Amino acid sequence: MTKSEIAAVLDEVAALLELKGENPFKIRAYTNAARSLETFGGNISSLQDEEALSKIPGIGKSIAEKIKELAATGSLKYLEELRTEFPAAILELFSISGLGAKKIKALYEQLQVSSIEQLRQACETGRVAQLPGFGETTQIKICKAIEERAKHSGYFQFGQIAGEAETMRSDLAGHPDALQVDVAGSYRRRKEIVHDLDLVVATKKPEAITKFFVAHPLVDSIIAQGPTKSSVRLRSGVQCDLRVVSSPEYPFALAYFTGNKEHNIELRSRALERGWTLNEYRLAPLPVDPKAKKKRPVKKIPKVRDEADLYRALDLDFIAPELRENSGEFEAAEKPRKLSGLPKLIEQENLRGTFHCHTSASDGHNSLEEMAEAAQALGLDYLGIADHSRSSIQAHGIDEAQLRAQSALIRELNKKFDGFRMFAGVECDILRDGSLDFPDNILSQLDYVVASVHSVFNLSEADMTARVIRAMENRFVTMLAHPTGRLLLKREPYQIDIPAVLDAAARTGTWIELNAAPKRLDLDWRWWPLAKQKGVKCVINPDAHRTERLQDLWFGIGSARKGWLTKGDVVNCLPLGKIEHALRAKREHKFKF
DNA sequence: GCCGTTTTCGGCCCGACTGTTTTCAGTCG
Repeated sequence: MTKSEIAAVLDEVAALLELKGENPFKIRAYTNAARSLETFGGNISSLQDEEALSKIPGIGKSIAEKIKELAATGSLKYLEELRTEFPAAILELFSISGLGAKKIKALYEQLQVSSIEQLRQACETGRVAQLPGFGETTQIKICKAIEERAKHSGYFQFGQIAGEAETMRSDLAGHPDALQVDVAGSYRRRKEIVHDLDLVVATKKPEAITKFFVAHPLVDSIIAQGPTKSSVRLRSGVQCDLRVVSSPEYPFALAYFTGNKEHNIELRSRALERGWTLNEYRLAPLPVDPKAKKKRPVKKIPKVRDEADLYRALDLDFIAPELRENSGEFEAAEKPRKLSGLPKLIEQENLRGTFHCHTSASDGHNSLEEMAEAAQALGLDYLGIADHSRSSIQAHGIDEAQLRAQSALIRELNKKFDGFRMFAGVECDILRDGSLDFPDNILSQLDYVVASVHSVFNLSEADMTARVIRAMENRFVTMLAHPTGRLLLKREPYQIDIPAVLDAAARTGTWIELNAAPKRLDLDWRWWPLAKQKGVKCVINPDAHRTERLQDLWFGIGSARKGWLTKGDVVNCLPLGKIEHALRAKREHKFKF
């Protein structure tokens, strides 16, 4: 079982315990453990290693035992027992917004409702409104929520809602009464999947801002509206929350609503250690507890004008929003800067060029010239073209002759450019057995080779890993593209041992792609600290199939920053002069088997 | 169930909004 499957089991345990009405802190322990496993589990080599597991914060003896059982047997007795107490479909009711454990329990016990379909019927016949604690309005809201759920999952790729997010941000920023505006939440942290948008606005006229917000043309319906908080659903279906605060409150609100939750809890506990309490509005002295045996040392509360002041008050360096996942950023931020604490994260302007772009020669939509022009307009100094190879029939993969013709054309174009260069490459399919779609004598003619898997996704983990590693051992392979093949919210990654792939990358000098297309963002940011530790280089590629999609590099930068990457970790931050040398280096790399 | 220079027992973040209530429980983030 994978980490995320085990995390899902822990979440299910939590949901079932909630339905049973168990101790809320016990329930939270399970959800905490699930989140913690997702964030910290990357460094655990075996999920059967109970001792290593219980070192993960939030995982103790009992949950470590359960994880071990899951990893070893693929099932969990404790969960099986819990499941017998409720019908299987009841858990889907948690996906109806507005329904929590208490209401679901009431619906089940009093109306025998245990699926969304049964709930819909119960609403339509008016039985829900008659339950104590429910009413006509609640019944209507449940009906609406069921409809809403049918329309979309409630989860969005970052790229799907970035347009709306930026429009809302800039329109609010243009309002004369808005003093400061940010999109906070997982959007600000650049999470690959976003559930909702959180806007924070500082103003002296909260009513004016709220009114403007709920009446915005992008708003489809209003979910809630109060003096400081409003929620709406936007056209795309994404929920968008607005928090309105005063200017002095703004840094606290921005930090609070940026999260993530675990990061906030750590911030709060650091405030508590200093005798303060932190909430979304301010740092304040803790109320004096008459029962306290000893007096807490109370530090004077410093003035906080922005987020950096807040972190400083808690004796921390400023933590970039992308790193706020409670996965080591506090340890790094509290070290003196010289002891290699927080990295200086990569910025968009550090990128000098990119590889892995397509043209109309395969399944792209623009010519070489158009792609080159678009790259230059973005301020890039070089652009690599890597169209699909012949086996990718679905993507109109090109054959040897077409590849030669394209390379010749690129050489011609290069004569015309001033301070800009195109590189001739190919996105070469890794065939089932790990061999490549073109022979070495073809690959050796190119400036570089992108290798990737586009077929036979269903191999075992061992076979897929061996297949990919064999491809990386070809000296002409420069980089491995989208290493897990995932399509966010659409297709699971194929089974592959990423630590083994990273070891192979380190050994062979193969670059690993961070595919910047928002549907991929592959390799996932969670792996990059490990990659970096092994000395593996990252290359950020847009996998652009048309000129506008070159801008997807922006999404890649967000993910790279989440992965703690710096300019030095990403090869396409090298200037033109140095990248040419770097491209040749792999071919001259001496294998150490 | 987890955690610990204040603790091995007794805490565990907390505020906003809604709806169903006559003062608050449930949900959400």
